[in-house]
Amino acid sequence: MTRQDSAVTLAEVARVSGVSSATASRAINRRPGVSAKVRERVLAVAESLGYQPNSAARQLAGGRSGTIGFALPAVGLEHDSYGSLLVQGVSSALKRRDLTLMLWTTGSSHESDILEMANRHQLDGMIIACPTLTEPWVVELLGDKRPAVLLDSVGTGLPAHAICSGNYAGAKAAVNHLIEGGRTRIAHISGPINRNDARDRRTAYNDVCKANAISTDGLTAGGGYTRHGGHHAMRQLLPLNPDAVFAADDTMALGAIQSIEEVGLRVPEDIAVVGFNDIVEADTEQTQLSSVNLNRAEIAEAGVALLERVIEDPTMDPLTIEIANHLVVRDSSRPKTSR
Amino acid sequence: MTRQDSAVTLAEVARVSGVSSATASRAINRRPGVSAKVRERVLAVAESLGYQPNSAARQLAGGRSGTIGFALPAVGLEHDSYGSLLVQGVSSALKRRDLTLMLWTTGSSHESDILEMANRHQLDGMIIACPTLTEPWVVELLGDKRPAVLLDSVGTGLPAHAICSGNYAGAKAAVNHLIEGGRTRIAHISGPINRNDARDRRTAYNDVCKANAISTDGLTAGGGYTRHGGHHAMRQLLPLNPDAVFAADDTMALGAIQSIEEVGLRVPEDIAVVGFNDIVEADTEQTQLSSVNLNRAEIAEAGVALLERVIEDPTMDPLTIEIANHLVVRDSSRPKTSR
DNA sequence: CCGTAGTGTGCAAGCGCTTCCAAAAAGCTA
DNA sequence: TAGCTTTTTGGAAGCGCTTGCACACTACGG
Repeated sequence: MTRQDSAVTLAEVARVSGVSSATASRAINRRPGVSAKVRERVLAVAESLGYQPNSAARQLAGGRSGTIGFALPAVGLEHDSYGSLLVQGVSSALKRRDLTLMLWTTGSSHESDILEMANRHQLDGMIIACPTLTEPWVVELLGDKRPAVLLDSVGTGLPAHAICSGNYAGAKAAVNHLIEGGRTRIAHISGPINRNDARDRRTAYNDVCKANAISTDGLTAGGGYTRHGGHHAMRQLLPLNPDAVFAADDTMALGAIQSIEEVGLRVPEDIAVVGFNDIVEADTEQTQLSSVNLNRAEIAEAGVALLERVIEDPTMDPLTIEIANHLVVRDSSRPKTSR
Repeated sequence: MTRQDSAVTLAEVARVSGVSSATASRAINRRPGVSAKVRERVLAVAESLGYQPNSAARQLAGGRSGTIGFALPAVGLEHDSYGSLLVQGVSSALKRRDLTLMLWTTGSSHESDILEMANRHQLDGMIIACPTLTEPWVVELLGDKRPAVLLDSVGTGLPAHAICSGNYAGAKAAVNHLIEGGRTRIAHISGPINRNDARDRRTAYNDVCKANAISTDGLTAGGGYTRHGGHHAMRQLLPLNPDAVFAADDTMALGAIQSIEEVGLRVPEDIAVVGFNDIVEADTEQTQLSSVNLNRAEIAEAGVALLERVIEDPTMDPLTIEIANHLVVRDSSRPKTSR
């Protein structure tokens, strides 16, 4: 409760410890060249004095800011949980590393400010989540010398470090699962097609169907990643008599299920449904929706970890890491034959 | 594309402009004591050189960081759009003022780090969104001398600056509207009752009913702010024959509607429904849900504006600003008599 | 034409920290 | 124990900016 005036400086700690501030600095930053005994003492003093390094001074002198920027489209925060979980994941991944998060939402025009800000604050690195295809500001940001990692934005064609969430692989698994369940007429409800994830999932759907000689003609409808979009898309698809649907997103899948049941058909007996994202609502008493579980927390963690490596060695060759996801099979995609 | 090395310093600008760095600093910060002519010249030079003030140096010398912290429970980011819209709003409100956002999600244990961080980074102020009742870290943060504004967290009982979103007033309007529509047996589906907003809405419901001599006995059920929670709650309430439901949240309201329709009743003919938040899905072809529109963007903007005032004058008396919201009447609460 | 306000400007002292460099201490080997 | 290397420490120079203070200059009224 007693809050010291935060005015405890390194010099203070050094004085009390009976060493120079140079030594104190080294001790506190756990740099080599300090005897263990002295280090212990300094650390103890710092602790007892409630010393808080002044990050501005540290940055000014040292060059690194201990802060990383996170650019995220504002839309991502409106949409169900796309960005939210990412923000949360990145936030805690950074906290764990004692780094600080500076957040910018993009989409409200002037994103070039971001680069300006990154310079102003000498950010150690940037994490960029841009689900839509290559935007000018992303290109600009990547062109900058500042270490950067793309999250879930593969397909930019740029030589950048990236974490991708296996949209293609996950969708492939989902569709394969439907086929293995004996389904032969598989429809797809796709997301906004200017988004990388939506695009990848659709591509996977097409590829798998083609590989299995299953027609996809006219069996795709857009659902815009919303429940009602899914509902509407399904209504369009129903006349084509699909026996399965792969929705690019759980929200749409739930809408689709509603649509299916409204016309008196049953899930999964008549139509099997698989979604994507494995949101909370996918697993409830009323609905048991099969879905591809995407671990956003893990993606965020991997992104931060990768960024750390890039900061360490900025000359590193562009690296793309794919985070494995897994299909969670629930009742909505029970095989046709079984039971 | 040509990115200068960001190494343009104030001294550089001063040299080129033919003035001292003191004058350059004053000119750039638009401080008094610089002739208009010189100021113009300096600004022009700064512009042409692409000068970016180094925020660390500025902070170290000047004291203020130009950065404000935003503490937000991680749960808020999972839940539909509670925190997301707030983050977005705060983010752009700050951007507009050329301030920077430092974000911390809380809930992942050690929140006392926040205070530590606030000191480390010498944040100019804090915005705190904590929908649950007084948490220790919030109290600690408010006890600190740093300017702080509470968002949507009224009820802490602490003498703090706060923006509140009129949960009580909005809920009151909603219930009154139902009564005016001729409803006499009004149920309530409440949110997590450890949350301020949920609590306020429930209180308003009780108060209005009491004021109108309408019974509330057993007519309240918790829905946890989820669709299925709402569905489940409604199922419990149906045997009590309500002719209206006020749900503390649209998501729950949608679940409730589903529940109502499942047993063959109709909205609004048999049961009128009003939600809260006015989420996107409230207004679609299939569902026309009456709801209380809560302008998160405005709340965020007001919060930042208030914080700015507090930063200006830290001795200011605790001020609570209520952001007005309004009931959006749609089909789901059409009066009993009409049509 | 001089004294006195004012107004613009520059000097220089930091802000709190890191780090280069040199000096001191300690640990070796012969 | 001398002579060398290695480890530990301190001195001090900044990092880029703001700001208190002194100084120069202009503009007055007397």
